[in-house]
Amino acid sequence: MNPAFFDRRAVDVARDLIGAGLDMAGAGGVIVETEAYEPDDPASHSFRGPSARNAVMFGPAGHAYVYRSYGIHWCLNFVCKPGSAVLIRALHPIRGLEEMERRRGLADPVLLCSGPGRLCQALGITIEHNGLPLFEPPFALSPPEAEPIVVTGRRIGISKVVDLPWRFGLSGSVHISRKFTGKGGLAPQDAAPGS
DNA sequence: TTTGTGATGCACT
DNA sequence: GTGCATCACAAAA
Repeated sequence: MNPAFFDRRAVDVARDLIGAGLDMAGAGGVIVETEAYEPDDPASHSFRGPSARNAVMFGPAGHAYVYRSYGIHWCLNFVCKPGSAVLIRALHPIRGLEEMERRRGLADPVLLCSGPGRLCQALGITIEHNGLPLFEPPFALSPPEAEPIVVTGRRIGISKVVDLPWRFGLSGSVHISRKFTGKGGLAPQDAAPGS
């Protein structure tokens, strides 16, 4: 997991991030759900060009783009090629469980990191992390240990270009934010044993 | 199980 | 003023 890994199309990076490890200061787990946002993508924050909020998306690849969602939550993205990024939507929590449970105020492992807002709350990610490189603390990324079975589907919560299959998930994982129906995507979500 | 809604900040028209 | 890359909880079915 080096700068070159991120300096590609967000769609490719998003797919390859499934199964990768993500930790923040010792708390985290395995990435099980992502979404890709491209420069010419009306659903992307970068679509209308650089602004104060999305400036990081136009900076170097391999940095964190954090923004406030619905005035309440934070969402974490990994910057890829200029104007593109991958939204990290869900983790399979593994390390630092007590810390994450404390931040979330609940102990259910399924609800701990299954959503972009939940994941940021569990890992303690805020706007303070916006623009930070992913190659040094508090971030710690690690490549997938085995070749994961990846399913695709429609992105969640957007109103434009809703049909693109740019959401990726680990097949069979119970830690994803919503099921992959197979409609906009392909494989059934219960194709592999749970994770 | 599905649908509805309040909370709450800020970018953009 | 409008619309969000969301979440939790209530109510309906």
